[in-house]
Amino acid sequence: MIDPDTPEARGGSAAVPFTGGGPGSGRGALDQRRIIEAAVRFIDEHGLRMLTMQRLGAYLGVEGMALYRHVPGREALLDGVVETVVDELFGDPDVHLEAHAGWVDYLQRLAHGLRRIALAHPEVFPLVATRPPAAPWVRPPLRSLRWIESMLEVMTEAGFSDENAAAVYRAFSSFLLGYLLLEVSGRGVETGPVEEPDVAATEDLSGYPILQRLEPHLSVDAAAQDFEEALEALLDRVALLLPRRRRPPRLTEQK
Amino acid sequence: MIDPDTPEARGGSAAVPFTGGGPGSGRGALDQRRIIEAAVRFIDEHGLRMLTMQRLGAYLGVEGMALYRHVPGREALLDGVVETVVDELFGDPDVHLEAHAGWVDYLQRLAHGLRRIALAHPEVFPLVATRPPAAPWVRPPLRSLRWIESMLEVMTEAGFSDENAAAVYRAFSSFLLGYLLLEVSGRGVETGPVEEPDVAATEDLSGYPILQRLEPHLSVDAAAQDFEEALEALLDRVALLLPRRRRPPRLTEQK
DNA sequence: CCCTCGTGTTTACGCGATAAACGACTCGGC
DNA sequence: GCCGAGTCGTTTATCGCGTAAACACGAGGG
Repeated sequence: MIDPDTPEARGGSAAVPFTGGGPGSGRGALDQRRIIEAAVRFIDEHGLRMLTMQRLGAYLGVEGMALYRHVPGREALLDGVVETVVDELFGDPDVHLEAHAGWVDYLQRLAHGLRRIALAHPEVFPLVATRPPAAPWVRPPLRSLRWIESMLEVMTEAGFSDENAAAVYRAFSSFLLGYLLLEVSGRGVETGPVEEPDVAATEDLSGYPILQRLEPHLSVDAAAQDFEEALEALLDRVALLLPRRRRPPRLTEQK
Repeated sequence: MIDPDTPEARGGSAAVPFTGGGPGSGRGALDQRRIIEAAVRFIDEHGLRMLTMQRLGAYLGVEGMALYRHVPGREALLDGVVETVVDELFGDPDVHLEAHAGWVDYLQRLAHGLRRIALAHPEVFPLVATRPPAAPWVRPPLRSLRWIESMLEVMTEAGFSDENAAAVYRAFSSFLLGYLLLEVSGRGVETGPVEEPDVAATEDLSGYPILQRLEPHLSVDAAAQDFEEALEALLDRVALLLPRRRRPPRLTEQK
C-alpha cells in the first residue's frame, strides 16, 4: 500500500470539470483579476458570510489553496473586491463625473451613482463604506482618493473656500455612506468584519494636489460639530411637516 | 490507566484563581446577567473581533464551555449585549425621555443619548445599529420597540399625522443610525457580522399600540424617496455656504 | 448512604485561514 | 530532444473557533 491512492485527480488540470453553478467550467488559468471578479459575483450571489477561500476556489473550479498563489490572503482579496466595485462608478456612462453641469448636478450624480452601486452589490457595500481608506486621516472614509480629489476640485472651482469644501466633503460623505450603509444593512445584509487600520498605509498623495492642500481641513475631527449641524438641519426639515401654526422656530439662521 | 489524570483542577471551583486582567477573580456563580455584562466590558476593552466564547470564559475565570449553561450560544449572547447597552439609555437621567419639553427637545435628547452610547461603547454600537430588530418590518431598525413606541407617541401628540410621524421616524432613525454607525466605524472599529433575519421573530406587539397602528406606514419601503429628500436637503444646506450671489436656486419649496 | 441535579470541565467534531511540502506541467537553453 | 528551473494547483498539517456530548464533582433530599 505504498501509493495506491487516487493516481488521478492530481496536479495540473486533472481536477473537476466543473464544480458549482459558478463560472468554474470556463477554465483558463487563474489570475488576480479573475479571482477578484469571481469574488464579487460570489458575494453578490451568496453573501459575504459565505465567502471562504475554499468555496471561492470551488466556484472557480479549483482548490481553495490555489488562490493563495495569486492573492496574499483573504483581506487583500476583499480590498481588491472593494476597489473593483468602486471602479465601476468611473466606467458608468450615467455618472461620468467629468461632464457635469455645476456642483449640484455633480453631487447628485455622485450620490445616485454610489447608491446604484450599493443596490447593485448590497452584500459588498459594507466593505466599501467601512474599510479603512487609502488615506486614513480622511474622515469619513470615501474609499477612493480619485473620488475625493474629484469632488474637492469641483467644489473649490465652484467657489467654495478650502475650509468649506472640506466641510462639504465631510457632510456629504457622512450622509451618503451612512445612509446607504444603513439602507443596505436593512435589507438582510450583514456588514462584514474589517482588518485593523493597517498603519503603514499612508499612501502616495502625489497626483492628488487638492487633497494634499486640504489635508489640514480634512483631518480635523469635527464629528461632534457636524453631528449637531446635521441634527439641526434634520429637525428643521421635520418641522416643515407640521401645519405652520404649530411649527417651532427654526434652529438654524438663514443668513 | 482508568482515571489517573488530573485528580485536581476538576469540577467545582478548582479552576484558576484569576485569568485575565478582567473581573475573573470576583468569583461567585455565573449567571446570564453577569455573563452579558462581562461581554460588554470585554468588547469595550478588546473589541468585538476578540470576543470568543473561550476568551470570555477566561475573562470570567471559567472555561468557555461553562457559558453554554447560561446562554444558548454566541448569537444569543450578542443579542443580550445589545439589549443591555440599549437599556442604558433608559436609565440615563440626562435623557429621561419622559420629562421633555416638546418634540424638538425630545428628539435632541434622544439623538444625544444615542450618540453618547455610540461613543461610550463604540465596539458594541455596530451591533445595535445593524442587528435585525425585534419587529423586522420596521425599517430602519431601531433596536428597541420601546424607543420606537415612545418616539411615535411624542410625535403624534405633537400634531404630526400618522403618516408624517412614520416619515419622521424613518428620516430620524436613518440619519441617526447611519451617521453614528459611520462615525464609530471611522474610529478603527469594525462592524460585526450578523445572523440571518431569523424569520419567526414576529414579536408580541401588545404593549405597543401606536407602533401597531402605524405598521402600514412604517413597513412601506420608502428608501428611494427618503434618499432623494435627504439628499436635496443636504444640497440646500451646502448651498448656504456659498456667497449669496453664486448660490443656485433651492431644490425644495419652503411652502 | 446513595441518587440526582446543577454546574463547570474535557473531549471531540467540523470548518475556517493559512503555512509548508508536494507533484505535475511548461519552457528556455543546450 | 533533454533537463533543470520555474509556475501553478493539490495535499497535508496546524491552530483557533463554536458547539454537541460525555464527564466529574459538590450539594441536598430520600
